[in-house]
Amino acid sequence: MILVCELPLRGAGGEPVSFARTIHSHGCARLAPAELQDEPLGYRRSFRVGGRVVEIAMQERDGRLVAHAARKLRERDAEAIAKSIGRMFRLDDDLSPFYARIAEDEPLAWAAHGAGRMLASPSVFEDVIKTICTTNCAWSATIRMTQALSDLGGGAFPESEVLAGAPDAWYRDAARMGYRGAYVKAIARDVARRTLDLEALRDREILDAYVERKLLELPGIGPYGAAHVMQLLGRHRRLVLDSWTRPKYLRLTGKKRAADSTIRRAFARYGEYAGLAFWLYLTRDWIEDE
DNA sequence: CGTCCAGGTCTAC
DNA sequence: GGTAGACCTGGACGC
Repeated sequence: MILVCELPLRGAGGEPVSFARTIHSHGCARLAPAELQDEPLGYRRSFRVGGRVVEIAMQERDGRLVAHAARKLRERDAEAIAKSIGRMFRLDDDLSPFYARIAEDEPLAWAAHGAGRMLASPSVFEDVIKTICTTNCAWSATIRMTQALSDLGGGAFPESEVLAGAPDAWYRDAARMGYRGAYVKAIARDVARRTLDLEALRDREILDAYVERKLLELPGIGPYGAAHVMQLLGRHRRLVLDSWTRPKYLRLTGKKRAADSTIRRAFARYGEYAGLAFWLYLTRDWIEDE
């Protein structure tokens, strides 16, 4: 294996990043079994660089994230992959204010040293499309759709042009996306035409309200999808409320029922990190060590 | 077999 | 601004 890059596991505020406690459910791991499998030793995912698909293995070593490939890459491609990995682990995000906030917080203090990073996709486009593939269907369907997307892309997530050019029959018969197909194709078409720039939503100068509005304008993206994608953009205020998080919240709290507004109020004290606090609260049992 | 529903959204009132 | 009904798909049920 050839070393591709080595990144310090530190956030933008110098805070530690726990490789093991990175939340690999949203957006990537569970949504792309062929592209990224969670393994005891690390993550594995295919990237497209220079028109080719390269599988990269990511591991933690001495507090650093090391990425390896089967063969040597061009300098330019290795840099592109390093950039993508930085985006996946959100290393440009500063979670130190959040850690300071939860340091003395009984339910979340355990997360104050490196947990809470939400594994994202290399592109916002990919996160948006995959999020649509989680809506109103079972996980098995989501897995099927993302597997088909990966196949279409030759082993990595397809570029917008490819997705925009895929025939309706592919959406119907291969991906079996149902009514979601038209939404996905419309978004891919606009991105390919450059009339829609989803990657621009990474700009930290933009207000949450604007990002949310742009996401809600997308076909197939509603309150759940917008909240989900915003988490992956490092905008952690919104709670992801869906048919998985609601019952999980009830189970953990022992409540019989709770309106969305009640759940939001329960996490309002975390301010701009309310959504992240909610997600950590719900996924604590995913993290094996303490 | 029919019905329900899963990590929702859109449209029409 | 709030709320029914429809919507692709397919796996889990009940009958």
